[in-house]
Amino acid sequence: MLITKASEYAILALIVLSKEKKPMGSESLAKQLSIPKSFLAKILQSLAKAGILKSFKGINGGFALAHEAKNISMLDIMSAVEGKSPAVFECSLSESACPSDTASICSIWPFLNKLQGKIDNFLAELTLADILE
Amino acid sequence: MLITKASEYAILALIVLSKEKKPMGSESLAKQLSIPKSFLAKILQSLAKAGILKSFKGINGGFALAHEAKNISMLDIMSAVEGKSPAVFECSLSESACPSDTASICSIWPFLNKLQGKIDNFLAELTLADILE
DNA sequence: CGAATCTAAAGCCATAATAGCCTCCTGAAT
DNA sequence: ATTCAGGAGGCTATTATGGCTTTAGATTCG
Repeated sequence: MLITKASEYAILALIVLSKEKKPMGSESLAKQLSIPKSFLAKILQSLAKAGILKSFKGINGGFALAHEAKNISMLDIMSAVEGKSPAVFECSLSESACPSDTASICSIWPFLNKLQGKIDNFLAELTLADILE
Repeated sequence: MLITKASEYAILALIVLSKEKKPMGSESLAKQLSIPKSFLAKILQSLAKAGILKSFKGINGGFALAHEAKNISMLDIMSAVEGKSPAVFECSLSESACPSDTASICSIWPFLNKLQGKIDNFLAELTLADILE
């Protein structure tokens, strides 16, 4: 799978939240999206930790966007939820052989690096606002 | 993970194969890339089935590109290896509620569809030749 | 022509990571 | 103090990853 369920649910939740004025609870979010609430709760927590969402406890609490939709990129979302940059191509060669520096034995690393850059760039420029049109 | 290991290995193998004139066996490919040969063998078979690679049995057999690098897109590779279009956002609502047609209850489907289109488009335009520069 | 050999094709099995579920704890508003 | 909702952890199920063995097709050589 190219995009994990966690990222997919994060995007879904952010789309819904972008249309809400007031904080929305994880339970009602999960219900509206028909996705598992326990899993979604963890995802929302990750997004809150990353500063993409603000969280409010207590009565009438819930989650709300911390920034404008145009300032939230797909790269931000995926990095927050998956804990790392997406599409990380790990060199499968031994560490000593793959420092990605000059005269490296690993001749394919530059190509992987280029691909990773292109993907990261695409995801960084694609914001929530682009999807909401 | 955004890109599965299968896709990653497929890309790695295609990069190497794009520089070879003669067919290359799965074992020597796995050795050069330091990746599991059994897993790679399956991936190469998928690529062959999809028409991206040509396979040759017997002595001096192996795999070779079936097309020019500029005609092989990331979308082709991922679709072949993962058996479906990457980034498939499945509607989590009930089937009756999510036909993605007019008057659908599922208000977020159009946005998901748009995102999927953008990702597919990006991957379709990104070819092996782009990475090889 | 037939045997030997090389390599792809295809299956099943083990492990690791993801996806999903449940319970208790913590903090805020009334 | 009570109640509502987020925070945090452990536990199970599903899927992805990797390993192994057998089968089948193609080439070379005797």
